[in-house]
Amino acid sequence: MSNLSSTNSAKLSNFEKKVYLSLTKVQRGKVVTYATLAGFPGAARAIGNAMNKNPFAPTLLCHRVVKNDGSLGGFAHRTRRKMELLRSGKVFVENEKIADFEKIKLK
DNA sequence: CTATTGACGACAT
DNA sequence: CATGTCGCCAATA
Repeated sequence: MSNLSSTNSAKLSNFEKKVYLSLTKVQRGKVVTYATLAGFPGAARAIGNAMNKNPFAPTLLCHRVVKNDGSLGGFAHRTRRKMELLRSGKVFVENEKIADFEKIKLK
């Protein structure tokens, strides 16, 4: 890998690489769903695993990944934190859901 | 190679 | 609209 984290030895699978790479394309103020990030339907769960292992902790913005229904989903460090991070990126959360989800999510 | 698991999704109740 | 069930995929034991 070239662009991703430098503090990584990378023994990542093709799938993982693709996911992390796509994640770097998520602009500030936008979010993406697990399913969409996967690139094909059904792999949403696998994405969660990828994020959970997440080798590039702060480097890779894993907090911009949310569920398809607009809820935050899970997070390795607590959902509160995730919301804070999102708010910092101009992504606001209301009632446990992403505000204007349909407008800011990437397809 | 099989079984288990998990930051999910769609559908039925 | 809230919960429950079953199905998906990839990684790990």
